[in-house]
Amino acid sequence: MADRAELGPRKAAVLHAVVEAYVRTGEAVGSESIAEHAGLGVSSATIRNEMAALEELGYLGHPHTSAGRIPTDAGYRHYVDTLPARGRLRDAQRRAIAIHFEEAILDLEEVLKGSVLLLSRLTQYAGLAVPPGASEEQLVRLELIDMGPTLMVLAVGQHGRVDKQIVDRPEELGAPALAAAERKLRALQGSTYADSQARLLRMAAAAGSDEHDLLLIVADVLRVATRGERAAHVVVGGASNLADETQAWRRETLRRLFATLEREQEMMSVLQDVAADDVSVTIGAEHPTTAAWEASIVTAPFRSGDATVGTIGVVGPTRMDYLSAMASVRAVAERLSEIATELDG
Amino acid sequence: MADRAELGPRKAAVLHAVVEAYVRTGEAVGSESIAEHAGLGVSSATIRNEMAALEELGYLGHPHTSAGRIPTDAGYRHYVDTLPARGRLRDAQRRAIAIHFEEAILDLEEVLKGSVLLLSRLTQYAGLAVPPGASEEQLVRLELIDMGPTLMVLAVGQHGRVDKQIVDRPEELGAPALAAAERKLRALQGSTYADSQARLLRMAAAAGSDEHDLLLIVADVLRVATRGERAAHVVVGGASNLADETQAWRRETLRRLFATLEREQEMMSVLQDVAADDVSVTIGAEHPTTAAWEASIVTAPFRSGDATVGTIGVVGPTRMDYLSAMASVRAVAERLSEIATELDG
DNA sequence: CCTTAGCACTCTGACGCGGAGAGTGCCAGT
DNA sequence: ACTGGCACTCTCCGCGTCAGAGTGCTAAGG
Repeated sequence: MADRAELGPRKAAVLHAVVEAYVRTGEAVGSESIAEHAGLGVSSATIRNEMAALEELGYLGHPHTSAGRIPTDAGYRHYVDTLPARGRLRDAQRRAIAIHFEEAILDLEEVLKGSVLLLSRLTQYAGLAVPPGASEEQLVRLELIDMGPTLMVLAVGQHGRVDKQIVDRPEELGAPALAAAERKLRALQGSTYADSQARLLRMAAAAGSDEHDLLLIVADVLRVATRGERAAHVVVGGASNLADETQAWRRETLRRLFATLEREQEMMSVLQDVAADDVSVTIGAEHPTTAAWEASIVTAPFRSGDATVGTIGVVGPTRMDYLSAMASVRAVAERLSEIATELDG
Repeated sequence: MADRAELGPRKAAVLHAVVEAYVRTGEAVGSESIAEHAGLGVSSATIRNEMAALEELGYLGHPHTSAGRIPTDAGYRHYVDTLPARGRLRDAQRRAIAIHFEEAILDLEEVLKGSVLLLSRLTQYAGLAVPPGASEEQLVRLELIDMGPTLMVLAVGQHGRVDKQIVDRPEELGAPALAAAERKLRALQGSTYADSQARLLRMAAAAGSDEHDLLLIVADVLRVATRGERAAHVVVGGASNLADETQAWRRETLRRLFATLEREQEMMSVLQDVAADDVSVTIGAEHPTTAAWEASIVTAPFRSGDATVGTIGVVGPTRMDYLSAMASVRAVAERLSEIATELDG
């Protein structure tokens, strides 16, 4: 893999033109069309030489001897990394975003679901998001609810998250012990999930054996809410866009793609792998999971204040309109950051 | 559309054989293969005559002049309605079901998600379910939570359902008024969602104007939980099975199918339309929505005691192994009924 | 030394053709 | 009422052909 500094300006321009033409048409692009439309002022023969060099360097591929060129993953990567400008949204897109964020914001979870659908409509790919974990959120309720043979642990966060878990009732736990435990839990209301979890662990260590178990269970519910481990959910929306006729996926690839989107656990780990500070792009084989899909992921974190609280983005074919996808993802992530910051303020 | 009593026993047998062969192979089936394998003791010429008659009656179709026959929706319908016996599960399927329902049952919602996935694995189609509404469930908690500029209405049901909604705080509602309202709500704990809703409406009529609005909002949360209207969620699992290579769907049909599966609202109404007492089958154009998919739905209700509380089933191509799908859906619905009844008892 | 015109070459995709195979529909005979 | 026989009709497959697109190379020119 050649260092991209090696690419002269004309080679870069040719690569750029090939990527854009291929993304637009979906067909292998020949030297003639580049010479005519890219405005480089050189003949197709020169373009051919450049293309051959770009192929040698691994940026372009050849379906067969006498077809045009197609970008490789490395080609897309170079294209994305050297994009001269941030993409601009079309007016209709800008308006759609504005309208979407106009309505009163009550529940971040709901906003996120809506935003994922918005992104899928804006880009015609599938939208996805990882909602915030709870660690720095304040608990406004922490309850143990007696459900007969079982108990429900219920935690409500400051910004509207509700986590519940139903657990087996520890042996011999009578109503008085339950009430006593619940009093202790009420004392945690107002502190953050992370703090509460730590305090619960300390309280458990100091408590009698039946209360001990119970407090550990509650701590575990908070742990799950914090890190989103077991109940880890990734919000997916507009996946049907991926089945669109214009996407070149083979049936089997499409099946795998859908299957993975259904497995939240796996999606979560993919999204964590690709996380970055700003808009980030993962192309085809750059990640083992996306390689199996022949797909790319564009994501951006959204923040509350300075802290990253979640991730939102899209999945689409490697032959993706990266400029527009990145612009859409960036715009939506920015609005989400505003909302998250406001809700936290 | 001919009344199916008109079909003689041999025509029925031929139709039966055609459906089974077509479901198995996916290819149009000719008279010869039926004559050989169906054991009717007549020649292919006779089968041909019967097939021509069945086509005339609308049960079979013809991709082109000299291809074999393919069942129409009406053909499948007759086949399903005259199935002589209930399908038997294969041992592996029986075992998978047994294992799945072995673990301790804590949360019906979780069980339902698991059951949908189980069904999708058993049948290789997509599983789907409508979870129980709450109307006859008892409220164990009904709370108003102060979240600063907003309020959260939180309802917890006897069997572990949790419904929340964040609403704008009515103007001028101070902490004392909130506490007063919450005391009233506590009085509802122990009665059913349906009763509580009715009582709330009466209380609202009697209350002062600021409390009035608040109580109506709470009543509405219960209404939504009861009927599952807005937050209506349909559990879908294993949708990726539908993208399997062996399914003959065109790309566009597949896209529509996925798109509808994402729209919970619409799925809900489809499932309500096809609801029945026992296992029910909706084939292709029998329902406008499934017609657009060229798909069939097999569902069965599950009950708590005598009352139907939810629905579970599968969606697959019209060329579906109905016998096996019906057996799987029936078996899972029965186990769910046991669990629901037990949780209610 | 870089660029370009020219040209031979290669590969795909569309088209048409013909034969094999599958299956039908119908008729006449039992 | 059933069946054997048969002509007929389609599809599917392999084949050869042809046009078109695009390449790679070479030799000439700035």
